[in-house]
Amino acid sequence: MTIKDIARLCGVSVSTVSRVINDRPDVSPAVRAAVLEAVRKSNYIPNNSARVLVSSSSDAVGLVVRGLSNPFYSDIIKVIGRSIDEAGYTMVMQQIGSREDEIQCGAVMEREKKLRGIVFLGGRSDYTAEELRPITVPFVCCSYDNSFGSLGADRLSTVSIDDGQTAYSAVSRLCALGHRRIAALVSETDDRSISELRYRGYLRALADHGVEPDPALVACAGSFGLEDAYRATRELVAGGAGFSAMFIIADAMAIAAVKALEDCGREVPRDCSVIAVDGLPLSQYIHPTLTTMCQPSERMGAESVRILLDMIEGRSGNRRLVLESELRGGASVAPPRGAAD
Amino acid sequence: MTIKDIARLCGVSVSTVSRVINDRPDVSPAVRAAVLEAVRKSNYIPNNSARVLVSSSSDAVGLVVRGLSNPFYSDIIKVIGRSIDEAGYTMVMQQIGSREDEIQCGAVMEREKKLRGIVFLGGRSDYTAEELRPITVPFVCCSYDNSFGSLGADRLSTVSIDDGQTAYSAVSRLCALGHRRIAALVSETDDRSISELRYRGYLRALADHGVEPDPALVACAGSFGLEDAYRATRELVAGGAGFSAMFIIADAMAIAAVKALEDCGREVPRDCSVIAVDGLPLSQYIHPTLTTMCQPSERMGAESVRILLDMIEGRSGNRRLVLESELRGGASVAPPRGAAD
DNA sequence: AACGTTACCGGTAACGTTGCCGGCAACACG
DNA sequence: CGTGTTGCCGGCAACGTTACCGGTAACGTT
Repeated sequence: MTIKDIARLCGVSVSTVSRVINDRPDVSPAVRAAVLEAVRKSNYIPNNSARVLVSSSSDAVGLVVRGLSNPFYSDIIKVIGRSIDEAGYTMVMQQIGSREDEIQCGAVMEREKKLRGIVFLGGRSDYTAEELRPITVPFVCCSYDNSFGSLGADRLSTVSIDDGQTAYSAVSRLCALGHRRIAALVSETDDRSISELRYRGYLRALADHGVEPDPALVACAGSFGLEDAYRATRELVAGGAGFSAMFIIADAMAIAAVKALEDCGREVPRDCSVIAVDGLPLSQYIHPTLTTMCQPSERMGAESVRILLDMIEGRSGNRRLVLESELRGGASVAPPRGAAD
Repeated sequence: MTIKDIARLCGVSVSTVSRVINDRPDVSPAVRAAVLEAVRKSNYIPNNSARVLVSSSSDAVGLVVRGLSNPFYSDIIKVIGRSIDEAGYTMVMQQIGSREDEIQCGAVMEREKKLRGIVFLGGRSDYTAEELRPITVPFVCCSYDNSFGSLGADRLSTVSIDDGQTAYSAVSRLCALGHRRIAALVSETDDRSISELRYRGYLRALADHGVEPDPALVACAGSFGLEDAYRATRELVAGGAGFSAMFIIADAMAIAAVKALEDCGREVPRDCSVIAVDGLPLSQYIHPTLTTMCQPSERMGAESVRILLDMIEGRSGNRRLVLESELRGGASVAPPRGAAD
């Protein structure tokens, strides 16, 4: 079934059929109806390749995700997929490992698959204009917070919470309860990662509450994985530097950390409070329920796609959107033992 | 940069360039090297749309996943994505809701995106030849167990554990410890769902151990979601029918169920043992660690793609692969209280 | 009455690639 | 020497669609 068959069926030219299909003017209502009817009952589907070939622009939108294993991304991907689909585009997902460069990956995909736009999920949080050069289509960085500066800002679109401020709020909460020895569990030491952003918020909160930061209280897991977080926490405890609370950059890591603490004989929150960032639905169902800073994951996904499509379809330029995070109280935080009430 | 430009650059015809690019014979080594060199340093990428148009077969493989929220699928999707990618194909993911039909969805995708093959993940476990008619490309059902019969079996490929047997093993384990009042938490009552398969395994185990099944002990959550599982479990407890153990068809549901039990004042495993199916990495990190039947998720994903590609590339016909599941002991199972040791 | 305007429609050249056919050497065989 | 056979290469049509140009009829406008 091709456009030519439909044309023959209706006794019109292929041009006219093309016009009808693409909702263009210059077609009489009668002919339009007839063509539409023929299309319907022969369930003809336009050949996308031919369209792309002649117009040299496809309906594909790329999703480059770093760290698919992070459960926080599941919800976002779900919403992104659905949004892209509803808008009539096709999602092409690509996952990359920790050692690959997302910009490079995006650039290759853009050319190979003729992408109209790209959503980058997870990973680094800032790029220079030079780094962005290989990307020529609109793109949006989801769950990024480019607060390091405005490098490449004239092309960058971001949707995220304020990672630094969110971490600051979490740690401040611990300080307000009287905690002074607050450990941090981070993932990488990469200079521009989300981990780093949240770590800086942690440091700032300590400073504002007059607490001297102690390098011995910072554990680096190397990834967002459960195993690494578990091991890093055990090492932290074994290190001997005392602490009464932990700030953890991700819920998943916090779940592993809680187990590590308990395996070391420390009960949460009696012996050690735990606060994290993400707000996974799951973290309300574990014991103890996790106190965590909730990210509006669904909104993040939806807004990312909205901004991207606005750019693709020329409705607007690049934008930066910072959404609110919100404390969800759980049972994993308490005042330090022996705190004077 | 088109194939014509490369041809001009090398002083050969487009046909020859096409032959080189597609690794076909009838090209002298000298010319081949020259073309390859020109391709390399002009970093030319063949126009996929033109290729697809003329050969009417793309490099796209569809992934139709039902219930993306199920964390068990995360790992599988990760492996599937990577495998498809490594084989030089492109993955196009589509998620469907509980009320949509995956076959219909696959059929539409197949035509719109010119798919070479489809991986169906999650959902129903059996189709008739008639239902399969709209699908004309090779496909494989991952995490399905078509044990209801061999409807459409001449076209069906499946990769899964033996769901019935796995559930049977889990429940038998509870019976062996002395449990007689064993509740079940399932998701849907759909006649051909995975939930149903596991439920039948549960019934069979009860029968083989001389335990009379009690309909009051079967809770239906309606989905794999945490909320539904939590609510269903609370209702089960509120129902008043006593039980000393629960069999739960998915780890994620079990996590919610454990919380529900504890919120009702029942400690796991002291007052109620819990055993589940899936083997999420996460379930080793919660308290109590979950006793569960592990599915080899990575292998399932990898084998699904392998079988699919074998069919696409004509190396073999449809196949059925049943992988072993394996009990992972946790702290959520114990003998019933007052059991005579 | 002549001319411009509008509404509608058809023909055709592209888009970049591959498949098929044919051609031209060089070589082997009888 | 004639007749295949093989290795290598170029020309050309086709894939299905859209953009562009041109054409016709009907309807105003001066």
